[in-house]
Amino acid sequence: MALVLYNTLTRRKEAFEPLKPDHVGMYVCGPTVYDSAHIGNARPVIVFDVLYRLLTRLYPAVTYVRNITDVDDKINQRAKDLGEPIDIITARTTKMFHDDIAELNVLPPTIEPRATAHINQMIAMIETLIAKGFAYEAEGHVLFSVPSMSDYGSLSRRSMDEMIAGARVEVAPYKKNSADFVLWKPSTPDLPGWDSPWGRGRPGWHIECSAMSGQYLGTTFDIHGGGQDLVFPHHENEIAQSVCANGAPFARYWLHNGYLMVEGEKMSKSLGNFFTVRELLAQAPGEAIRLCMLSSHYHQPFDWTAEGLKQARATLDRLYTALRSANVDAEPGAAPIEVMAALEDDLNTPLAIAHLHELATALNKAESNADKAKAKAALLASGQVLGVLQQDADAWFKWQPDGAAAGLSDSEIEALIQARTDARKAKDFAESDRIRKHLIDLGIILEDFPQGTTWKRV
RNA sequence: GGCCGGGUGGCAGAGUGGUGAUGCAGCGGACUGCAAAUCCGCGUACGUCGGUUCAAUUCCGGCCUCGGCCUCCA
Repeated sequence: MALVLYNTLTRRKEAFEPLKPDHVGMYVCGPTVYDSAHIGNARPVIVFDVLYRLLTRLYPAVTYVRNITDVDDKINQRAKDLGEPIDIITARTTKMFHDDIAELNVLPPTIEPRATAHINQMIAMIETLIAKGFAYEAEGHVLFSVPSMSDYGSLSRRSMDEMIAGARVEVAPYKKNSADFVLWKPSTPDLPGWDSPWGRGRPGWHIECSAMSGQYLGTTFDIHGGGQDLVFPHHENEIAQSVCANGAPFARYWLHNGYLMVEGEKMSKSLGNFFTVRELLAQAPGEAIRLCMLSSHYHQPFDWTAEGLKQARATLDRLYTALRSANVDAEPGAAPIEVMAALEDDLNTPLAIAHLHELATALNKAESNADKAKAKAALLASGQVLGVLQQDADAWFKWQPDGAAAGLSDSEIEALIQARTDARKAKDFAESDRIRKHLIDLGIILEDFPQGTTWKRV
């Protein structure tokens, strides 16, 4: 089995062959740090985290770059609205982002470059583009000249005519062509700015990714990922900048995750159907949010629903139940072939999850300790590739939201269970059922096993 | 208008030119003091109309329908 990926460039699945057979390079567009991460931001972070985990199992070395965009007009606006310094906002939002996605079991990328630390590289790239005739200066701006690139639009499959016809905004007077886009723009004294050959200014939106991917992965690299909404204009423009500046191909495989909907409707602030990761973490464990996201194929639109989240929790309940019931030690080794095969087929996470269920059934049916250990190891290893099932099962079942209107403490629950066990031994089933009913009313479900009684919060 | 994706059983959601997805829900059974969990069994699913084929949910075409993008957006 070999890795196959759907490449937006060719609109088909292709066998993945890295430039260097022993070292894969991947770049994924990270967040603009002006506001809390929402589930739409979380999807690519989770999806490409799975791809990263998969790649590290298939290749000796993987460099995964995910940037932080900390210079942007949305950030400037936020600073103005809040009356706070920009660096305070970006530092705080970055910290929140890291905290949130850690709850989602997302591994840190190899390198997480910040845009503001790479202004010099951006300026150098812009100078090259001007020198090569792909960009021009106008009224303190530097613009990329779209007509100067013959095959502009190849990723999003748009022609120049379409883009001109489709222009919805007023074209800035300094643009030679309405499709031209900004590489550098002037800053007023109240805005962040850096000295440049074109005066004090700040970079346009797209140039940072070209500059940083080039620095850390080289001019031509393997995989570039992001949300489908970035295909045009962001990724199209990244390609234009990098290809024209470097005179070399840019990313070889382009991967895009589908859009996120909420309860069947497009997620948007005006509809109010907008969840931040933090809000969801108050409702469900991060692991359930993660599994929920992975329960449909990354390329499909994903409909986020309360029911879906509930099902993801139920799935993890089932899997952790199997792990908890198997009283054997097991060290996860390599993930089973069928799970790897599913993931290697363009990251078919729903199929991989189906295999998780089959592994759990096998574990539940295993009788000898050897069989149990084997099945448990397979399930744990599979969970590892997907980034789930890595915590202690008891911890999973005891989860409750932070600052939950504190119900019974763990020790109070265990005391009641002991009382019930004593009643059962005395055949006082009226009393034991009364205790069980009492706990159910408090959201605690008991399960009796030969080895003893376990409990879980619902 | 241009360009993209979709329409699978009650629900979610893979996949395939010809027997099984998987899970949840439901029904029956085993187990249990009773439950829960677990195991076993149970479902005339592939928008529509045509075409190709020995055979189509799967390939091709028309139609209906849903959603997205077209320089704010993961």
